[in-house]
Amino acid sequence: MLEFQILDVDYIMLNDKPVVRIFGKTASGETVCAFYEGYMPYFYARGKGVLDLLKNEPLVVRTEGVRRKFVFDNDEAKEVIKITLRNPAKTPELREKLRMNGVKPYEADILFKYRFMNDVGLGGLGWVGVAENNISTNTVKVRRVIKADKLTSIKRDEDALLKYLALDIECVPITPGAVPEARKDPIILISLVFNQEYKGKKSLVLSTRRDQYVMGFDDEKAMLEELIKIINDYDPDVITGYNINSFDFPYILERMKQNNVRPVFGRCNQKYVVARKVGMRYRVSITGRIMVDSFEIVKKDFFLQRYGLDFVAETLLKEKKEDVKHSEIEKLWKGDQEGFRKLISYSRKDSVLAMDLVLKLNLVDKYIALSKVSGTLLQDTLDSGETARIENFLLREFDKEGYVFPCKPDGAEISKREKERVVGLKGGFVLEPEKKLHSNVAVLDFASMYPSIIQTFNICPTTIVRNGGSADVIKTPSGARFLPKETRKGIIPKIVEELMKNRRRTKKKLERCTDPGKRSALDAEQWALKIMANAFYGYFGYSRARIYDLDIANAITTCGRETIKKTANTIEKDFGYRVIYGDTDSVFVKMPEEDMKKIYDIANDISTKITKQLPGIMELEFEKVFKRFLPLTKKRYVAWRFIPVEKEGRIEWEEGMEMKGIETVRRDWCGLVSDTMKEIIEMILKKDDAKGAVNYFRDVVISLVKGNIPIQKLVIRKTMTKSPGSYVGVQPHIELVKKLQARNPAEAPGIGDRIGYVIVKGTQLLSKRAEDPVYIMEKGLQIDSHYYIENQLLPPLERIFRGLGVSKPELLGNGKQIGILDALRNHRAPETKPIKELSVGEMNGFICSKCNKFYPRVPLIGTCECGGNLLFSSSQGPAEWVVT
DNA sequence: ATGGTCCGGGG
DNA sequence: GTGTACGGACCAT
Repeated sequence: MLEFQILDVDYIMLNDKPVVRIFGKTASGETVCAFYEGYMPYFYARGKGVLDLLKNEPLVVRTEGVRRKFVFDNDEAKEVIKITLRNPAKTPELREKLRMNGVKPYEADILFKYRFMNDVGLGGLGWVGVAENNISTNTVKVRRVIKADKLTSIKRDEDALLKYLALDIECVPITPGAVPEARKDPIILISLVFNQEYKGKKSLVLSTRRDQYVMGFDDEKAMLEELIKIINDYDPDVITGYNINSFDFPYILERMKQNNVRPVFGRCNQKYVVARKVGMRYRVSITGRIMVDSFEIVKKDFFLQRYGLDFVAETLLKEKKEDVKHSEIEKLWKGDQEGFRKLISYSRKDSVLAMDLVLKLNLVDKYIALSKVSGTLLQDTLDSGETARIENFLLREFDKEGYVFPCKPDGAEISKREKERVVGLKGGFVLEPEKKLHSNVAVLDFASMYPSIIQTFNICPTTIVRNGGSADVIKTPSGARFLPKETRKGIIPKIVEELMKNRRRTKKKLERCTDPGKRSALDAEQWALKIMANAFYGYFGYSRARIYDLDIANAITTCGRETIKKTANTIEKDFGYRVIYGDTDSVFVKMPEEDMKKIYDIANDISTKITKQLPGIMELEFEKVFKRFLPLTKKRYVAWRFIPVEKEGRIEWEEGMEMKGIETVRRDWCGLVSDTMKEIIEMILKKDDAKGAVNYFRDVVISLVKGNIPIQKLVIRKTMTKSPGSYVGVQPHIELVKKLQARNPAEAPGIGDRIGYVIVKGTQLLSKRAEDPVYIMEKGLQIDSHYYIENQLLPPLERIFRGLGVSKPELLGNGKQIGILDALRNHRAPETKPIKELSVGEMNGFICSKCNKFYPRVPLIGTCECGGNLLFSSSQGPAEWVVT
């Protein structure tokens, strides 16, 4: 018996019959492909004259009457026709023909590979056992090809060791200065990085220019052919890169087409690698391998200001990227050897970073876990959303219970649902918060509220009672009624229960596990189980769902609304505490105590007692304490948070800041805004010093007006996506590029470059006053402090201060006394001082400009105790700013 | 408020 | 491949 883990599944037609192929890897790292013959595509149909319609249909192998249940049909099995056909690809044709004739098809849009996997009991990244019946074929590129008569699903937790390849290309336009187009502009450089050494190498760079550091080629065609050879030879399971799905691979494939190179580098020798355009993006599929785009995952899993590789590598990996602007590539390529070598190392580094992102941050772990829970193939888990996972999962469960699964809704149905949803779907209950700064707030919340509700009230499309008055039903507050589980347990509640049970088990395992690699996988697993359990509620209210039902979606949310209202009420009436805020599944309770231990006891007492009164498995838990809590509006607040963690029987508190619905980082804000916001929020919350926060804000304003803020903190970045001439409106970064072109055409930014600009003082239109930071320093220009105050700092900060009851005039010191802005109006900012450059390495702390007190780190208040501004300090004394 | 358009990442 | 699948910010009616 040979056991392997499933990486990919597809099928081919052989002698007019489908053959399913399961690609995978053994624990020892051997590649395997199992061929399975004799499995035929089928679906179901119900309606008048089905059999007559199919009588002389050549696509059909056979029809048979079977008894199946229907999702909203109260468990009553009815006759339905099971249609088996010859070719999976012909299913849509037959399906539409039936629809035209008023026949309703079921399960007629399930991908053949998933139909097969679900019937046989296999799933993405699951393990499978086959008898070692080796055959020989040159159609697939794997170590062992097996003809499988029987496939046995095996329960096994570990993962086969995967081989990774990271890739990055560089290309240069034929027309100088243009943006490269795959149709005509060649690839000049390809860098490859291997996680397992390839011919003794960790990386490799191919190029059509010769150099001792690259593998050189006479032309692009020869280079592309070698690329294919290397991929096939190294044989990676995963191919990664930064934005490879939307850039590198579509580009490579187009170049191969132009050069008449056949793109065959998957594990099937007959199938070309293709990039399908889907919406504005591309999706690349390579048989037997998995494409992992580290850019797409980082964008989904991390919230960052920007997603350029340079920024991402620096924030996530603390690694620097080679500094080469897009518009420079052409010059380096055509220039001297030194420049070319810079290009080589730039490209190599990009691949290294793409690989590091995936491996050091365990980017794939979550998706592996989701695949295992839902059964979807890893590639599909990476490419598609929640719906695909849920539906694949549900199809299996409903099939097992003897139900037929509905087809996807058509366009008309979707838009009908979208309209009714707007008015018909109720969300969670949100209490209007008392808008002021609160202290000592205990946050209690319901553990997995919606999954608990589904189980408690047995909410399911298979248990909903629509009409007729069975006396024995569960009534939910929305009016929807469900059979009690004693009568019949619903499929969804059963699934949710199973998922939650598994999650508890996994969390226990995680507690005991010390191996860091396994911990990461276990943590991903418990996360995936939670995600899946929580996804059902949203699914029934999603307009593209196969099982869509607003009554069910509303039954769930209404139960939640009632529960939270009742809970808040009980806490106020029976326990005598004030509930100052609540949202969907949480209540925020004002504590009459300062002492954390006492708060802990009170909050736990409340939650235990309320849990006892709650129906079913609903459970209220004490989650955390907000030492300070500042609500701005519904769903938006900042808080200083303490989470209790039990350690050896003692309670320790994990301290941190929490912000909900507050943008602290935004692409079009400069660094000063996020810095100031962070500082001010901390002063308000941690020091309870609203006055100090106002003063701090005023200090920033004054520094700004005096020209004391480092220019780097004022830089706003935007990308030039097309030539400056083709912009219709005036935009700051484009106006700056025009100026830079006039000053020095050779050094000016090109299309695709990110342009950092600062707004300077002047009478012209705002956009015309965008200036290059370096130029500002050289010429000693004055920045437009008014712009930075009104358009950058004030909009977000005013919202926060309003929460404290501080109005904008008060903030700026207008009012009785003379406002700071008025006082400064005639103050001429000094010319920017000459720069003293300082590298991070030389910097050893901060020093007060007034009293010379030294600080290794910036104190919380942001200024010296004496109120003086802090400067960077080095062994050579204080410096204006740090150049990194 | 609601709806269409632009843009991101990559070179 | 029995599939159609951004999403947020910004601007204009």
